[in-house]
Amino acid sequence: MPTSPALTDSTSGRSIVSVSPRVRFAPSPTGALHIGGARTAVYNWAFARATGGTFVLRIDDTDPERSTDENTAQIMRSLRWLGIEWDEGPEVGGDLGPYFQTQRGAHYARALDHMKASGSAYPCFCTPDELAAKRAAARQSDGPSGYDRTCRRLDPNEARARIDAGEPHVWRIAVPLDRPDIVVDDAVRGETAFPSSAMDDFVLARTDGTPTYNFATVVDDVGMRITHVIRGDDHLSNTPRQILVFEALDAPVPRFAHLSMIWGADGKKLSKRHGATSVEAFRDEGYLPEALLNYLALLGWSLDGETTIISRETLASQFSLERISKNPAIFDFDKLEWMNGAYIREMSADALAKRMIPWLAEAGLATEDDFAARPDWYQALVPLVAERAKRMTDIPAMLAFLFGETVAIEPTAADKALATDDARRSLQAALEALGTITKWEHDAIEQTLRDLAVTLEVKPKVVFQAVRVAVTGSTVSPPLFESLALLGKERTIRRIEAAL
RNA sequence: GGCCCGUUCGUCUAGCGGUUAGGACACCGCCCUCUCAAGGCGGAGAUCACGGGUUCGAAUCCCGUACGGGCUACCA
Repeated sequence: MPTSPALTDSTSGRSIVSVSPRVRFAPSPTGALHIGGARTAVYNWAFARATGGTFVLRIDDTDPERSTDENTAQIMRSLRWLGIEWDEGPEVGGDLGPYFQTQRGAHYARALDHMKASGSAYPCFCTPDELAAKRAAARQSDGPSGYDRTCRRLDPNEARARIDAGEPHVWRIAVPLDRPDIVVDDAVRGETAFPSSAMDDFVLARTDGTPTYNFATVVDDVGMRITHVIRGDDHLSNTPRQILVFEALDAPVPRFAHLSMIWGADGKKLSKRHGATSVEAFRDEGYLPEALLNYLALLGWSLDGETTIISRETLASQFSLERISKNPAIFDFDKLEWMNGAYIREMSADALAKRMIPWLAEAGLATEDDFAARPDWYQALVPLVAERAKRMTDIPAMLAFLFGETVAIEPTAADKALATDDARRSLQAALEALGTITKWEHDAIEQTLRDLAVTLEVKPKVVFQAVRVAVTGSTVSPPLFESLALLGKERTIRRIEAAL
């Protein structure tokens, strides 16, 4: 039997000596890490960091049908992308492993032996068909449904004989008959009581010997000395069952914190219909990990009710269970996008330049080699997009006109800004005036074009828009003079010629 | 059916017996301005799900109701 390092009060089972918290994130590798799981991971991680505790990653891969190594790899990749590092778990090791449930069979067997010996587990020979019939019958009557404990009344000798004879059986927990309400001490919801009479003798070990979720998770939480279980709301109703297992194992019951679900805009469970749901999908759509982390942290938790931009460091030092909210949250893509833009704006030119290269490369505009050859030019690009981009995926389109010799002019843009006489005069004059500039830089370009407008007696806007459309192909672009400076004199001139 | 949980602007939230119910996103207006943004200023938007209590006083405490959600598997 694994034991806890904490001294525990023999009556309450509560720790009476404070130990540093140990929390775990235990995803099932049956799919990609989605937004709900990621938020659970963030909270566990932040809590561990803020309390000086330990964050354990455990892979709950007991479902052989749906669990895959690729999913496990993707989950770990997603966590690391978010900047969430685990202190114990796959690839980093730890003293209380293994950290895959499929490798912990010996632990489950030992725990089950302990329960058999103490009489808190008993074999059940009822067949699936019989159980289905019992369930159907129970549903007709009013009382609580659940297993009717037929095999619990079996004579122990008979049970042993049937096991020896090789009869298929599962092992069920023997729920104490006279137990008072099971009270879940939840950091988010307070104390909630469940009548123990509503707990049926659920299965601990299947016919094939493998543990069920409610059993395995408790054995592991005990074995890994987990002090705080922070997980989704959907587990709240299972918690009293698990508490029964903790007690049967003579182990201290951890503190719980159940997080409400995350919904889509229609109040339904978040699904692909609502857009991206996996962490990698958000990554691919141009969201920054620090922005997603911040947004996720705020989806059900608040620092002070005022602050919205919260750094990783602040989160890791200020996070607390007390400030988790009880209500389900609807995922607001608009707010995430705003937040992502805020992070893009805050980034240093050097950092953003480096980070936008892969996106430019993917769009076929830039290459790592080109970046290495002229980093200054790329850094100068940053101010053009930093204030405008909401996601990294916005950037290539904003800068595309700076790459390549020519540019295709949008027909509607041409109609709007090039079709008038004033526009054509402006463009013609700009061509000549710009050609005379010897020092091709922002101020000179601006002065030249402004003077031009005065000379032609047209509004500066007319000149600017005409040049903008001729050079960038669109009525919407980054600031004009910076753009021309970065584009270079030759290409600017050629494009104006082409537009005339 | 049984057992649990939840309900404050459209959305995320603050609030933990006495507040003009605060902030953020989104929205609207003005300013700035070479377009688009960003930024600044301002606005609209919440009878705190509903009904009863308790209290001098309730968004805050208690009890119901309604509506959502979860669990009730040899799934996690």
